[in-house]
Amino acid sequence: MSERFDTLAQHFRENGHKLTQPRQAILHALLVAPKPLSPAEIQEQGQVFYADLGLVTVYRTLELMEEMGVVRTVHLADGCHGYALATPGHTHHVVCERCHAVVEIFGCELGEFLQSVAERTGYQITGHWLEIAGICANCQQMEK
Amino acid sequence: MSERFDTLAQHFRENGHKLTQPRQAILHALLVAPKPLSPAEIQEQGQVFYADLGLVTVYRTLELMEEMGVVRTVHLADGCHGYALATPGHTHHVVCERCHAVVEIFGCELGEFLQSVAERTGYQITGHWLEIAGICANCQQMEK
DNA sequence: GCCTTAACTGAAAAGGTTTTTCAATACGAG
DNA sequence: CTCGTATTGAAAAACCTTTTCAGTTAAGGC
Repeated sequence: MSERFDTLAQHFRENGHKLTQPRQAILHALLVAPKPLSPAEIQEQGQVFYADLGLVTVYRTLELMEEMGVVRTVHLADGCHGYALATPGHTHHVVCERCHAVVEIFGCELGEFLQSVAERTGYQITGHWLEIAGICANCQQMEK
Repeated sequence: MSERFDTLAQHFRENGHKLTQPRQAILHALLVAPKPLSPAEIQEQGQVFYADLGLVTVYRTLELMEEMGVVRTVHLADGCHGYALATPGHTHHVVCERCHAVVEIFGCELGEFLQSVAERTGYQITGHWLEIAGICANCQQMEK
Protein backbone atom coordinates (compact mmCIF):
# COMPACT_ATOMS: atom_id res chain seq x y z
CA MET A 1 0.00 0.00 0.00
CA SER A 2 1.28 3.43 -0.82
CA GLU A 3 3.02 5.61 1.65
CA ARG A 4 0.40 8.29 1.34
CA PHE A 5 -2.28 5.81 2.19
CA ASP A 6 -0.48 4.87 5.36
CA THR A 7 -0.11 8.48 6.36
CA LEU A 8 -3.82 9.03 5.91
CA ALA A 9 -4.64 5.84 7.79
CA GLN A 10 -2.55 7.06 10.67
CA HIS A 11 -4.50 10.30 10.80
CA PHE A 12 -7.65 8.28 11.33
CA ARG A 13 -6.15 6.20 14.11
CA GLU A 14 -4.56 9.15 15.85
CA ASN A 15 -7.91 10.86 16.01
CA GLY A 16 -9.60 7.79 17.41
CA HIS A 17 -11.49 6.89 14.25
CA LYS A 18 -11.81 3.40 12.88
CA LEU A 19 -10.38 2.59 9.52
CA THR A 20 -13.24 0.63 8.04
CA GLN A 21 -13.46 -0.83 4.57
CA PRO A 22 -15.79 1.89 3.28
CA ARG A 23 -13.37 4.52 4.52
CA GLN A 24 -10.43 2.76 2.95
CA ALA A 25 -12.30 2.70 -0.34
CA ILE A 26 -12.88 6.43 -0.11
CA LEU A 27 -9.20 7.05 0.57
CA HIS A 28 -8.23 4.93 -2.41
CA ALA A 29 -10.64 6.76 -4.66
CA LEU A 30 -9.23 10.11 -3.61
CA LEU A 31 -5.65 8.90 -3.92
CA VAL A 32 -5.97 7.82 -7.53
CA ALA A 33 -8.15 10.74 -8.60
CA PRO A 34 -6.44 13.16 -10.97
CA LYS A 35 -8.84 15.91 -10.02
CA PRO A 36 -11.27 16.95 -7.30
CA LEU A 37 -14.23 14.59 -7.08
CA SER A 38 -17.82 15.30 -6.14
CA PRO A 39 -19.34 13.13 -3.41
CA ALA A 40 -21.21 11.14 -6.05
CA GLU A 41 -18.00 10.57 -7.99
CA ILE A 42 -16.21 9.47 -4.86
CA GLN A 43 -18.94 6.91 -4.23
CA GLU A 44 -18.70 5.67 -7.80
CA GLN A 45 -14.92 5.39 -7.76
CA GLY A 46 -14.91 4.02 -4.24
CA GLN A 47 -17.23 1.18 -5.21
CA VAL A 48 -14.41 -0.21 -7.31
CA PHE A 49 -12.72 -0.96 -3.99
CA TYR A 50 -15.78 -1.66 -1.84
CA ALA A 51 -18.92 -2.46 -3.78
CA ASP A 52 -21.48 -1.51 -1.13
CA LEU A 53 -20.11 1.95 -0.42
CA GLY A 54 -23.03 4.24 0.34
CA LEU A 55 -23.28 7.89 -0.49
CA VAL A 56 -24.15 8.74 3.09
CA THR A 57 -20.89 7.26 4.24
CA VAL A 58 -19.03 9.35 1.70
CA TYR A 59 -20.52 12.52 3.16
CA ARG A 60 -19.77 11.46 6.69
CA THR A 61 -16.21 10.46 5.93
CA LEU A 62 -15.54 13.68 4.05
CA GLU A 63 -16.82 15.65 7.02
CA LEU A 64 -14.47 13.72 9.26
CA MET A 65 -11.53 14.22 6.94
CA GLU A 66 -12.25 17.89 6.68
CA GLU A 67 -12.10 18.18 10.45
CA MET A 68 -8.75 16.42 10.42
CA GLY A 69 -7.59 18.70 7.64
CA VAL A 70 -6.74 15.95 5.19
CA VAL A 71 -9.17 16.96 2.46
CA ARG A 72 -9.89 20.31 0.96
CA THR A 73 -13.22 21.43 -0.36
CA VAL A 74 -12.99 22.81 -3.82
CA HIS A 75 -15.84 24.83 -5.18
CA LEU A 76 -16.11 23.73 -8.76
CA ALA A 77 -17.13 26.21 -11.39
CA ASP A 78 -20.39 24.39 -12.15
CA GLY A 79 -21.67 24.86 -8.64
CA CYS A 80 -21.01 21.39 -7.30
CA HIS A 81 -18.52 20.78 -4.58
CA GLY A 82 -15.42 18.78 -5.14
CA TYR A 83 -13.06 17.20 -2.68
CA ALA A 84 -9.37 16.64 -3.10
CA LEU A 85 -6.76 15.38 -0.70
CA ALA A 86 -4.93 18.22 0.94
CA THR A 87 -1.48 17.56 -0.43
CA PRO A 88 1.53 19.21 1.10
CA GLY A 89 3.36 19.24 -2.23
CA HIS A 90 0.58 20.68 -4.21
CA THR A 91 -0.32 20.81 -7.84
CA HIS A 92 -2.79 22.64 -10.01
CA HIS A 93 -4.86 21.35 -12.86
CA VAL A 94 -5.75 22.39 -16.33
CA VAL A 95 -9.02 20.94 -17.54
CA CYS A 96 -10.10 20.78 -21.16
CA GLU A 97 -13.51 22.34 -21.74
CA ARG A 98 -14.33 19.92 -24.55
CA CYS A 99 -13.07 16.51 -23.52
CA HIS A 100 -12.31 17.12 -19.84
CA ALA A 101 -8.78 15.82 -20.16
CA VAL A 102 -6.76 16.90 -17.16
CA VAL A 103 -3.11 17.90 -17.05
CA GLU A 104 -1.30 18.45 -13.79
CA ILE A 105 0.86 21.49 -13.36
CA PHE A 106 3.77 20.94 -11.06
CA GLY A 107 5.33 23.85 -9.38
CA CYS A 108 3.28 26.64 -8.04
CA GLU A 109 4.38 30.13 -8.84
CA LEU A 110 1.80 31.82 -6.73
CA GLY A 111 3.86 32.23 -3.60
CA GLU A 112 4.79 35.80 -4.28
CA PHE A 113 1.29 36.72 -5.34
CA LEU A 114 -0.17 35.18 -2.19
CA GLN A 115 2.37 37.03 -0.11
CA SER A 116 1.19 40.31 -1.53
CA VAL A 117 -2.42 39.29 -1.00
CA ALA A 118 -1.68 38.61 2.64
CA GLU A 119 -0.11 42.02 3.02
CA ARG A 120 -2.90 43.85 1.29
CA THR A 121 -5.77 42.14 3.09
CA GLY A 122 -4.40 41.33 6.52
CA TYR A 123 -5.54 37.75 6.04
CA GLN A 124 -3.40 34.87 7.14
CA ILE A 125 -3.47 32.76 3.99
CA THR A 126 -4.03 29.09 4.72
CA GLY A 127 -4.55 27.62 1.29
CA HIS A 128 -5.52 28.23 -2.25
CA TRP A 129 -6.98 26.41 -5.17
CA LEU A 130 -6.40 27.26 -8.78
CA GLU A 131 -8.30 25.69 -11.60
CA ILE A 132 -7.47 26.54 -15.15
CA ALA A 133 -9.83 25.91 -18.02
CA GLY A 134 -8.70 25.58 -21.59
CA ILE A 135 -8.85 23.55 -24.76
CA CYS A 136 -6.35 20.76 -25.13
CA ALA A 137 -4.19 20.29 -28.20
CA ASN A 138 -6.37 17.47 -29.52
CA CYS A 139 -9.58 19.39 -29.31
CA GLN A 140 -7.97 22.44 -30.88
CA GLN A 141 -7.17 20.23 -33.89
CA MET A 142 -10.71 18.96 -34.16
CA GLU A 143 -12.15 22.42 -34.29
CA LYS A 144 -10.47 23.16 -37.57
CA MET B 1 -31.50 56.94 -7.94
CA SER B 2 -27.83 56.14 -7.69
CA GLU B 3 -25.53 56.26 -10.62
CA ARG B 4 -24.65 52.62 -10.26
CA PHE B 5 -28.29 51.69 -10.41
CA ASP B 6 -28.69 53.57 -13.67
CA THR B 7 -25.67 51.83 -15.12
CA LEU B 8 -27.11 48.47 -14.20
CA ALA B 9 -30.51 49.42 -15.56
CA GLN B 10 -28.91 50.33 -18.82
CA HIS B 11 -27.28 46.92 -19.04
CA PHE B 12 -30.72 45.36 -18.88
CA ARG B 13 -32.12 47.58 -21.60
CA GLU B 14 -29.14 47.20 -23.87
CA ASN B 15 -29.52 43.45 -23.75
CA GLY B 16 -33.21 43.66 -24.51
CA HIS B 17 -34.42 42.77 -21.04
CA LYS B 18 -37.23 44.47 -19.23
CA LEU B 19 -36.55 46.32 -16.03
CA THR B 20 -39.43 45.08 -13.94
CA GLN B 21 -40.18 45.90 -10.34
CA PRO B 22 -38.92 42.56 -9.03
CA ARG B 23 -35.67 43.05 -10.89
CA GLN B 24 -35.29 46.58 -9.58
CA ALA B 25 -35.75 45.25 -6.07
CA ILE B 26 -33.00 42.70 -6.65
CA LEU B 27 -30.66 45.39 -7.92
CA HIS B 28 -31.37 47.55 -4.89
CA ALA B 29 -30.72 44.65 -2.55
CA LEU B 30 -27.39 43.95 -4.17
CA LEU B 31 -26.43 47.61 -4.25
CA VAL B 32 -26.85 48.13 -0.54
CA ALA B 33 -25.37 44.78 0.49
CA PRO B 34 -22.00 45.00 2.22
CA LYS B 35 -21.17 41.41 1.31
CA PRO B 36 -22.12 38.67 -1.14
CA LEU B 37 -25.68 37.49 -0.59
CA SER B 38 -27.18 34.08 -1.08
CA PRO B 39 -30.29 33.83 -3.27
CA ALA B 40 -32.47 33.52 -0.16
CA GLU B 41 -30.87 36.61 1.36
CA ILE B 42 -31.40 38.52 -1.86
CA GLN B 43 -35.08 37.62 -1.76
CA GLU B 44 -35.36 38.70 1.85
CA GLN B 45 -33.58 42.01 1.29
CA GLY B 46 -35.35 42.56 -2.01
CA GLN B 47 -38.76 42.22 -0.37
CA VAL B 48 -38.04 45.48 1.42
CA PHE B 49 -38.36 47.10 -1.98
CA TYR B 50 -40.95 44.81 -3.57
CA ALA B 51 -42.92 42.73 -1.13
CA ASP B 52 -43.98 39.93 -3.48
CA LEU B 53 -40.51 39.14 -4.77
CA GLY B 54 -40.30 35.42 -5.38
CA LEU B 55 -37.25 33.26 -4.95
CA VAL B 56 -37.64 31.85 -8.44
CA THR B 57 -37.32 35.32 -9.87
CA VAL B 58 -34.16 35.87 -7.87
CA TYR B 59 -32.59 32.80 -9.45
CA ARG B 60 -33.68 33.79 -12.93
CA THR B 61 -32.49 37.35 -12.56
CA LEU B 62 -29.13 36.26 -11.20
CA GLU B 63 -28.72 33.93 -14.15
CA LEU B 64 -29.48 36.80 -16.48
CA MET B 65 -27.08 39.11 -14.70
CA GLU B 66 -24.37 36.51 -14.76
CA GLU B 67 -24.74 36.27 -18.53
CA MET B 68 -24.41 40.02 -18.77
CA GLY B 69 -21.42 39.89 -16.47
CA VAL B 70 -22.81 42.27 -13.88
CA VAL B 71 -22.82 39.86 -10.96
CA ARG B 72 -20.11 37.57 -9.79
CA THR B 73 -20.66 34.23 -8.15
CA VAL B 74 -18.74 33.84 -4.94
CA HIS B 75 -18.31 30.34 -3.67
CA LEU B 76 -18.75 30.66 0.05
CA ALA B 77 -16.95 28.26 2.32
CA ASP B 78 -20.12 26.96 3.92
CA GLY B 79 -21.32 25.49 0.67
CA CYS B 80 -23.82 28.11 -0.32
CA HIS B 81 -23.27 30.36 -3.24
CA GLY B 82 -23.18 34.06 -2.83
CA TYR B 83 -23.68 36.77 -5.38
CA ALA B 84 -22.10 40.18 -5.45
CA LEU B 85 -22.21 42.90 -8.05
CA ALA B 86 -19.28 42.54 -10.34
CA THR B 87 -16.71 45.24 -10.16
CA PRO B 88 -15.26 45.97 -13.52
CA GLY B 89 -12.16 44.01 -14.30
CA HIS B 90 -11.10 40.60 -13.24
CA THR B 91 -10.99 39.94 -9.50
CA HIS B 92 -10.38 37.07 -7.14
CA HIS B 93 -11.64 36.50 -3.65
CA VAL B 94 -10.12 35.64 -0.34
CA VAL B 95 -12.55 33.93 1.98
CA CYS B 96 -12.14 33.66 5.73
CA GLU B 97 -12.36 30.08 6.94
CA ARG B 98 -13.91 31.13 10.24
CA CYS B 99 -16.40 33.88 9.55
CA HIS B 100 -16.65 33.67 5.77
CA ALA B 101 -15.87 37.32 5.30
CA VAL B 102 -14.87 37.97 1.72
CA VAL B 103 -12.31 40.36 0.41
CA GLU B 104 -11.89 41.13 -3.25
CA ILE B 105 -8.46 41.13 -4.76
CA PHE B 106 -8.04 43.55 -7.58
CA GLY B 107 -5.46 42.95 -10.15
CA CYS B 108 -4.60 39.51 -11.33
CA GLU B 109 -0.96 38.69 -11.55
CA LEU B 110 -1.42 35.32 -13.10
CA GLY B 111 -1.00 36.33 -16.71
CA GLU B 112 2.61 35.32 -16.92
CA PHE B 113 2.05 32.08 -15.08
CA LEU B 114 -0.84 31.16 -17.37
CA GLN B 115 1.30 31.93 -20.36
CA SER B 116 3.90 29.46 -19.22
CA VAL B 117 1.20 26.88 -18.51
CA ALA B 118 -0.07 27.25 -22.05
CA GLU B 119 3.41 26.67 -23.41
CA ARG B 120 4.09 23.67 -21.23
CA THR B 121 0.80 21.90 -21.85
CA GLY B 122 -0.21 22.90 -25.35
CA TYR B 123 -3.59 23.95 -24.00
CA GLN B 124 -5.26 27.09 -25.19
CA ILE B 125 -6.17 28.71 -21.88
CA THR B 126 -9.69 30.09 -21.81
CA GLY B 127 -10.20 30.94 -18.17
CA HIS B 128 -9.08 30.39 -14.66
CA TRP B 129 -10.53 30.32 -11.27
CA LEU B 130 -8.61 31.05 -8.10
CA GLU B 131 -9.89 30.64 -4.61
CA ILE B 132 -7.82 31.70 -1.66
CA ALA B 133 -8.65 30.59 1.85
CA GLY B 134 -7.37 32.29 4.95
CA ILE B 135 -8.20 33.73 8.30
CA CYS B 136 -9.20 37.36 8.44
CA ALA B 137 -7.63 39.85 10.79
CA ASN B 138 -10.64 39.77 13.13
CA CYS B 139 -10.66 36.04 13.52
CA GLN B 140 -6.90 35.99 14.04
CA GLN B 141 -7.46 38.29 17.02
CA MET B 142 -10.16 36.10 18.49
CA GLU B 143 -7.97 33.04 18.43
CA LYS B 144 -5.62 34.52 20.95
C1' DG C 1 -52.24 58.03 -23.11
C1' DC C 2 -54.18 53.23 -24.76
C1' DC C 3 -53.28 48.52 -27.07
C1' DT C 4 -50.88 44.63 -28.11
C1' DT C 5 -47.70 41.19 -27.51
C1' DA C 6 -43.80 39.04 -25.93
C1' DA C 7 -41.22 38.90 -21.86
C1' DC C 8 -41.76 38.22 -17.16
C1' DT C 9 -43.89 36.71 -12.83
C1' DG C 10 -45.18 33.70 -8.64
C1' DA C 11 -46.96 29.22 -7.20
C1' DA C 12 -46.59 24.53 -7.50
C1' DA C 13 -44.18 20.65 -8.74
C1' DA C 14 -40.13 18.25 -10.02
C1' DG C 15 -35.25 17.26 -9.62
C1' DG C 16 -30.96 17.25 -7.09
C1' DT C 17 -28.02 17.20 -3.30
C1' DT C 18 -27.10 16.90 1.64
C1' DT C 19 -28.56 15.61 6.39
C1' DT C 20 -30.98 12.94 9.86
C1' DT C 21 -32.86 8.77 11.83
C1' DC C 22 -32.51 4.01 12.95
C1' DA C 23 -31.68 -0.89 13.24
C1' DA C 24 -28.02 -3.90 11.86
C1' DT C 25 -22.98 -4.59 11.38
C1' DA C 26 -17.99 -4.44 11.70
C1' DC C 27 -13.94 -2.80 14.01
C1' DG C 28 -10.39 -3.35 17.36
C1' DA C 29 -9.26 -3.18 22.39
C1' DG C 30 -8.78 -6.39 25.79
C1' DC D 1 -12.54 -14.72 20.76
C1' DT D 2 -15.80 -11.56 22.93
C1' DC D 3 -17.85 -7.31 23.71
C1' DG D 4 -19.01 -2.47 23.48
C1' DT D 5 -19.01 1.26 20.61
C1' DA D 6 -18.31 3.51 16.40
C1' DT D 7 -19.83 2.98 11.92
C1' DT D 8 -22.75 1.46 8.23
C1' DG D 9 -26.58 1.53 4.42
C1' DA D 10 -31.43 2.37 3.54
C1' DA D 11 -35.20 5.26 4.01
C1' DA D 12 -36.98 9.54 4.96
C1' DA D 13 -36.59 14.30 5.69
C1' DA D 14 -34.80 18.74 4.69
C1' DC D 15 -32.81 21.76 1.56
C1' DC D 16 -31.63 24.22 -2.55
C1' DT D 17 -32.34 24.90 -7.51
C1' DT D 18 -34.84 24.29 -11.87
C1' DT D 19 -38.90 23.56 -14.69
C1' DT D 20 -43.70 24.10 -15.89
C1' DC D 21 -47.67 26.84 -16.44
C1' DA D 22 -51.34 30.20 -16.42
C1' DG D 23 -51.81 34.86 -15.25
C1' DT D 24 -49.51 39.67 -15.27
C1' DT D 25 -46.64 43.50 -16.62
C1' DA D 26 -43.49 46.35 -19.19
C1' DA D 27 -42.47 48.86 -23.34
C1' DG D 28 -42.98 50.02 -28.26
C1' DG D 29 -46.45 51.35 -31.85
C1' DC D 30 -50.36 53.82 -32.62
